[in-house]
Amino acid sequence: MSEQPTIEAKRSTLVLVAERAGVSIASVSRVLNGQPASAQLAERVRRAADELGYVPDASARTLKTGRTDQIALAVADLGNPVYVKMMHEVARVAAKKGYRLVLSSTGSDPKDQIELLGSLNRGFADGLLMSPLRVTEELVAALQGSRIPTVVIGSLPSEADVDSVRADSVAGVGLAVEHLASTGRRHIAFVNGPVDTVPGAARLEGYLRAVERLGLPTTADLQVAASDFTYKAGRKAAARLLGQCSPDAIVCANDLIAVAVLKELAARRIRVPHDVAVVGMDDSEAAELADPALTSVNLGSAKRARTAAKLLIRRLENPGVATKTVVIEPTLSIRESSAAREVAGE
Amino acid sequence: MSEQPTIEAKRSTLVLVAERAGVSIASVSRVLNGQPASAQLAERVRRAADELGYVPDASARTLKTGRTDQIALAVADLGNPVYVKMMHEVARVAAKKGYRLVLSSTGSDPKDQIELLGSLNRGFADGLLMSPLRVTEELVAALQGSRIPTVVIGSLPSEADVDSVRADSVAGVGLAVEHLASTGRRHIAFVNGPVDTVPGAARLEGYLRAVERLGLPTTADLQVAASDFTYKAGRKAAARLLGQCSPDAIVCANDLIAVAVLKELAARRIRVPHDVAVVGMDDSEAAELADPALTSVNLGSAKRARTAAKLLIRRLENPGVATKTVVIEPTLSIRESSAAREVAGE
DNA sequence: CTGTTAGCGCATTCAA
DNA sequence: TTGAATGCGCTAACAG
Repeated sequence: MSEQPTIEAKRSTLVLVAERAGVSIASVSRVLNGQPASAQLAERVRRAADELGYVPDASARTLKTGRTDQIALAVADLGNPVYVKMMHEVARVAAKKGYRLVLSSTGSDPKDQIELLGSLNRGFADGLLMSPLRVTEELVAALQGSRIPTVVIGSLPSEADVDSVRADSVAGVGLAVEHLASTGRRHIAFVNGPVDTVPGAARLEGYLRAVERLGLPTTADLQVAASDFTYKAGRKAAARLLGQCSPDAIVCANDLIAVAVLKELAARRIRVPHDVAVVGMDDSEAAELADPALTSVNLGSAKRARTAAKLLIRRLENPGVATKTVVIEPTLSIRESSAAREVAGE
Repeated sequence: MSEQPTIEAKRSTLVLVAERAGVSIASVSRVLNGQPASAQLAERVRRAADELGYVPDASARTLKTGRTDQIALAVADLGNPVYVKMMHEVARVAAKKGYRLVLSSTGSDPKDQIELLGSLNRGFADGLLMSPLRVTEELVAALQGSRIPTVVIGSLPSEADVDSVRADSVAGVGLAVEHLASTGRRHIAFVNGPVDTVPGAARLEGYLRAVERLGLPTTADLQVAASDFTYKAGRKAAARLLGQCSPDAIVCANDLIAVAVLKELAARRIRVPHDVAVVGMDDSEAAELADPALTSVNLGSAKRARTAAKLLIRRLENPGVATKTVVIEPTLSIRESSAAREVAGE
């Protein structure tokens, strides 16, 4: 009826194409996979395949070759724009290299990740990308022993023999603190996420190191930890912080928390950046959209994701290569929320 | 070494399990699929499988049964939080029903969708969920002729015989306009997205109908269309709008555009909601996080996604059922940005 | 209740 | 260069 291929009552197979072309199925397979064949035969095969609208069957090919052309991405928190961006980048790289992306949502519990690793043995994906919030010994062991190649986006114990790509978030928080100090802020508070997570621990370390290095006050009342890397948890933490101290700058463990801090400040009629400067982390779109626009530490999430995807594909194409750890250096995107006091004000 | 299953040098297969258990592979298959077997045999099989860390192979099973346990989701714009939320919901429903989610990013061009439909013939997924921005006759034809079940999230021509779930965005815009009118706004402007998209067209229609129904002015200078449903495009459109008229309320085609409008208003020192009320659509997290918090039309994106996923799974489990179109009714989430003038002010 | 066997659609080895 | 035949791991039909 349309200009579609002639016959397509049923999915066509190699056999049908072979019959129509009057050749063997082996020849069809070869031609369609670009292996040498006489021009004449190739032409016949291609025409037949075309006419039948032939499309090779993924599972049959997988069963035979062991390759699925799928890579799995395990993301703990789709509510966090950072992970969404990462997913986006991974999808792009994967598609370009001919892989489909299968999404495997897991909780933040390492058990989930380990279980996922096990289910991967079903062979529904050739490789796995994951970004665990919490890392236990068991998880590292499972990662090392995994039959399917895995690349971790995030920090791992240095002895772990696993491909990984991580941000230097200690340095990242350092950038933020130094920036604030250099624009005259002295009482720099820190709203962290959960300290029992890998990023939470690293960011706290970065904060403490930087504040100490610069000789700034580092009392306990300047520090709070949100129960989660979310807006909601951030809002509560912000309220707690502002109830117990009066900082002139606040560094936040991510942009969602920073936006929450902005909101809480606005609710208390504390002006940003005039009274308090605020810096977020991740440099997500939320930072740009915030009012005032949020200065944020760019931890290279997009680049990390792309790098990790490429690392994984590299290993898939070349299983023998030595494991590799890539560290992405942070940069600072300066916006209104941390403008120096002198130029601020209403 | 660890408490892992004993032997796992290689992926184990039915044959290995059968040997170890001293039974036939058919029995192993049956036991593992919960079919009747003597308690004793079942026990032997299960132990052997356990000891070998047996996991059934997905592609082999697929080749045999024709089921992949995967559903594909085609999303045009991962930059839009609405689609992210939908993905999230779909992932949840799919996982609960035992399906994996494979992400198939496409452009907004219907050709992409049609091509995707074709590639689905590879059999890498049992069904498809898609949310096309633009719908052509060709796409509808491809949808109808598709060999794999597809559910559309969005509007389709009424004669299309395809499962779909859509929002009543005409009514949705109506809610927004009525709300604004009822709080005393008279010059209600509209910042749309591209009019050549399905949602763009529907939202414009909703705006025009509502404004007319209420006897409000509906001059051309009160209407602009952003080139895209993005913040950036929204910002430009907002600037254009405010250059050509002075509304006391602005309805926006989505939250990203609404946030852009808020920003543009702030830049011009126009107060919200005192001078101008703003309403967005989608009721995404961005609406809550905006400053002031954004009144937004909830088009039920989460519910649409869940419903669509369930519809698809229903069809997968029961291919014969008649196609169905579900319409989700909109609601309004009222926040600061549209507070009545009397209570507003500084 | 259990075992034997035949393919699912394909890539690939071995012969010709 | 091409064709015939094998088997990837599994489920299901059939036999016993």
